[in-house]
Amino acid sequence: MNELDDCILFLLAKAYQRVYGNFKKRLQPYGLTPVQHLVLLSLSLDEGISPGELGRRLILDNATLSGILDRLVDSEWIVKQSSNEDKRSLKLYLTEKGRDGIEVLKRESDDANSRVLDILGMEERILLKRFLKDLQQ
Amino acid sequence: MNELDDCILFLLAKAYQRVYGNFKKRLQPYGLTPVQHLVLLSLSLDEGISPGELGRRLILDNATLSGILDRLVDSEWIVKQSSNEDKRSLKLYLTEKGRDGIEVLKRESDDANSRVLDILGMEERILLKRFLKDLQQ
DNA sequence: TTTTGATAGTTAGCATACGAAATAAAAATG
DNA sequence: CATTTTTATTTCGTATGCTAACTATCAAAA
Repeated sequence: MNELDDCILFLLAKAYQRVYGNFKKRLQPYGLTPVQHLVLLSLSLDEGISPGELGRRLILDNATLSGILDRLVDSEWIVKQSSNEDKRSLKLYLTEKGRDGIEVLKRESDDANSRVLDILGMEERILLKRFLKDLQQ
Repeated sequence: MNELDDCILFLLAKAYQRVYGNFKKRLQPYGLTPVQHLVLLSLSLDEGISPGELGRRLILDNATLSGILDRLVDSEWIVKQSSNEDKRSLKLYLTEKGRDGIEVLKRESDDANSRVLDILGMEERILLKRFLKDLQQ
C-alpha cells in the first residue's frame, strides 16, 4: 500500500486533477477553462451580480476572480458595467455570445459530470457529494 | 439547492482548496508548501530516485516537478546528483536538514490528515478514500 | 464636517499545474 | 558506426489560487 494513498491531500489533489483535465478537454472547443465555465454558469443564474458576490458563491478570492473576469471580458463572454448605486462596485452581464452559448455549455457540463461519475453507483455519488461538502465545511 | 453543488468539479475544487489551506497553514513554520511536503515524504521512502520516477508516483508533470525540486534545493531540503549510469538522469537525496526534519514532518502530516477527516466517521473515511481513488482511475 | 474605518476591486509576487517546444544523452536501427 | 528514435529534464506560455499592498468609495463617528 502506497503511503500517499493515505493522505487525503494527495487523494483530493489527484481526483481534482483528473476531473479538471476531463472538463478542460471538453471545454477547449469553446475556448473556456473549467473555472471560467463555472463562472459563466453561476453568472447566468444571476446577471448583474457583482464580482464580490460571485466570488462568495464560487468561493473564489477577489484577486483570483479579477483575472478570470478580465479574460472572460477579453474573449467577449461577459461585460463589466460600473454600478450607479455604489461606484466601487461592478455589475456583470453575459454578452450575446455568452447568452447564446450558455445552454450548450450547460449540456456539456452535465455530460462531463455524468461521464466522471459513471464509475460510481447512485448511492455512492450521493455519498461522495456529501463527503466533499463536509470537507469544505 | 445551489446548482454548483451538483457539479463534481466544483465540489472537488472546493474540498481540495480547503484541505490544501489547512496543510498550508500547518506547514508554514517549516517553510514548506503542501506539495513540497508530499515530494519530501515520497522522496524519503526512496532516496536516489529520479525526478521522472518521482513525478510518476506523485502524478506530477515533469515540468511542474522541475520547479518544485528547484525550490526544495534552494531551501536546502534536498540535493540533486547527476547519475553515473545514465547521464540524462538525476538522483535526488535528502540533505541533513531533510533527514532531520522528515519525522516531524510525518507527524505533522498525519495530524493534519486526522484533523481534516475527523468530521467523518471511520467507515466514511474508507469510503471517501475509495471514491477518490476511483475518480482518479 | 472631517476623520476614521470598512468595503470593492485591482495589482504584484509567489507556488502550483499543464501542454508544447527545446536540449541533451542514451538506445535502437540500418 | 552513423542516423534515427526514444528518454530525461528544462524552459516557456497560460491559468488558477493565495497573501499583501494599494486606490477609490462609502458610511459612521467624533
